[in-house]
Amino acid sequence: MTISDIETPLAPPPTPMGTKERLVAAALSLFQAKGYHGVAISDILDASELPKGSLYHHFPGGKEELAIAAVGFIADEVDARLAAEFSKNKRAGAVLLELAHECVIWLQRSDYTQTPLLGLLAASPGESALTQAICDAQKRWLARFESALGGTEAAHDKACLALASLEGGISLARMSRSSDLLIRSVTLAALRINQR
Amino acid sequence: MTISDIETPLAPPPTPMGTKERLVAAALSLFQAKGYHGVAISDILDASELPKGSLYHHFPGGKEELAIAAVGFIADEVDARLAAEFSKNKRAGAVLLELAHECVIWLQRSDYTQTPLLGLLAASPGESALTQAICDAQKRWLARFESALGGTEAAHDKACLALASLEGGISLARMSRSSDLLIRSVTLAALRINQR
DNA sequence: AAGAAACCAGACCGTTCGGTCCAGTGCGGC
DNA sequence: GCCGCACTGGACCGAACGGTCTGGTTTCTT
Repeated sequence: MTISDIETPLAPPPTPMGTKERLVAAALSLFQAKGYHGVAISDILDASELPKGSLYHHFPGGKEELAIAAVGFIADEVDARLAAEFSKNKRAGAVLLELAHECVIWLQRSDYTQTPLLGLLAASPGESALTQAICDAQKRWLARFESALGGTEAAHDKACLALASLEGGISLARMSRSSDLLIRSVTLAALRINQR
Repeated sequence: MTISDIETPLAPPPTPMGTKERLVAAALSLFQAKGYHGVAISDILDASELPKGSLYHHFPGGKEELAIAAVGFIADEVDARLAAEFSKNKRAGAVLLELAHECVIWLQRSDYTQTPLLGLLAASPGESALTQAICDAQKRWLARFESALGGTEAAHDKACLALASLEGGISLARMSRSSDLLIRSVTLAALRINQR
């Protein structure tokens, strides 16, 4: 508990996050913007306004452990969101579009500096636990779509297209600094996914 | 002209590339595997078995200039390939599948360590000339698909889906260390693209 | 109230980074 | 034959990196 956690009556969320959460949040945003190797520990510390000791207290494994925690955080976040949407019995295409629209907001907020999770694969140290964490996250998302689509062979195909169009679309959006291309590719993919 | 450029009768390709080409080839492969910041100059030098002096002679701009050259190289390569396929009057979906199959070979050869060009965006220094080079490459490829599809609004949508499914599919393939997911997403996308 | 545990803070260290510099080297023209 | 020049080879440098270490402070337990 730090001073920033005290719930003051007039300023409810001055910095509502604890130290650990601040670190994860800063790390996630920076890693998705510049890749694992592109972010220095000092960058994360600057962004979260925390000293080095705090980081190595909460994450003795250093940079990589922090990165894994960040990936785990976003993985859970999206997974829970997917579960919620699918439980409303929405069609897969609709869920995909829903997700894409949230990505649009996220991209705009960050001024189109963010990259899809899979893009980080390129920037992660080869064959590391971090790479594994990214792969696990993707597999969970893929499985959500697949089972929601019926678990058939065709469902597998469609789930692949859903994720590929989303991740590829985010990349395109970042490139063009506009959400337009993301919406276009996801919409078309959703059409195909809802077919038959 | 170096010794490796001389066409000897009995050993045609002992080292068929000149110094500059060797550097670009090594750099491209490494950058696509580990991202801009993930590759050290010394890595490129080791891979190409060249000393530092050579690099800074051919690329006075250093690491970034080399990276830009590498991006330009692959951009031209793919662009020319697209132009050739489209000139055979193939349907866009067929060209996309053709391209995907070449990517499969390339991925297998590299043991699934390579990443699509756009994935490198995440790992490039923000707002640099390198970022611009990557964006330019993508826009050229996008334009090829778009004009081949008729240049209409619908063509634009389909071109986006083509590129997104390809880049996203490559990421999925790398993640799963299998070309299966790439083929699935691209095939489905091609079906949609050939519609109407 | 007091001692233990958890946590914050930042000076410090060895390594590695990208980049510079210059002394060789060997092939070309003259 | 020799001299110029494009290129190679690698020692070297300052900066920045990830990580360690040890005080000091807060918070929990009893």
